[in-house]
Amino acid sequence: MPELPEVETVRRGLQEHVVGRKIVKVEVGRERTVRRTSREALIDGLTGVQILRVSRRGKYLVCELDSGQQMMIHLRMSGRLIIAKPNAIRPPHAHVVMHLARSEVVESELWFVDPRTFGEVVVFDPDLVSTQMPDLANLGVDPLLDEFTPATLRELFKGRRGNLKALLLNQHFVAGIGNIYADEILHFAKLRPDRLPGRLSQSALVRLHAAIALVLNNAVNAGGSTLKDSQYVDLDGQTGNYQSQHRVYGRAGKPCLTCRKGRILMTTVAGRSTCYCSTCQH
DNA sequence: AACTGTCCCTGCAAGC
DNA sequence: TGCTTGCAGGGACAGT
Repeated sequence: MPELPEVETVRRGLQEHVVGRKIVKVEVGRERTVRRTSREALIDGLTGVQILRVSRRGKYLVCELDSGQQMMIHLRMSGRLIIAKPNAIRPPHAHVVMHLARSEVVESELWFVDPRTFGEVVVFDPDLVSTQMPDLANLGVDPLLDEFTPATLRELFKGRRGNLKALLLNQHFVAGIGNIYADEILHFAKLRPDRLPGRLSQSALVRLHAAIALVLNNAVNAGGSTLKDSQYVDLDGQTGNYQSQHRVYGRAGKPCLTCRKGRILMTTVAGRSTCYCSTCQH
């Protein structure tokens, strides 16, 4: 599933293949993908517009357009962005297609492919982000882009009631961590997912902070994780490589690779399947 | 206010 | 083999 490392890999692909191009034509198949506004709003907002810059906030991709508006793309569960040759045969579920030109010559197509249709594409006015895009406006700190220190964590943990994993998954707290990397981060930090955030020692906070940065950076460097069911690929259709470094996710019942004593357990925490080692996580 | 549970949707895999 | 069922999950929303 696309989380911060996968979205960052896609952002880099967009930087290479899409920035500086002009969108000359837009096709919208399934309207659910543009549900926040409408098919007409997306086509009107993108046609004839040049893409100037691509940034990322948590799992959100934001493209600056020369019209002054911005395009937000969220991949959610099964969304993919694929760069293709003009008139190439499209896979099923290519809900949005943008025809890209450089120097007025149509050069490529950008496909938004999304079988489970949770993803979305929307054009919005950045001055109205707080009302039009409240989810984007209320995102927490990005652990790679913003100033993010153990002190930041300490401050954010104050007065929190839920468990540690629920907090890591909360996008208003730290933006970009999903179910897979939450489990990997907690394992690396040697902390149980059901720990209470407010009661962590200073050394545990430092470990957690380091684990967040390390796991996410390593995953970005590996191009993200591709799982059997998610079919995640980058803009060029390449799979990620971080799944080979997973120590707990998808390894329930197998021996722990870190302590080599315990077995990986699977439970439900914060309503999500959760894998951890009860021998080395406390 | 802050937390938990349910829903959206499709493809895949397990089980009969 | 071929069907049915359950599961996966990000975030909005409703309920507590």
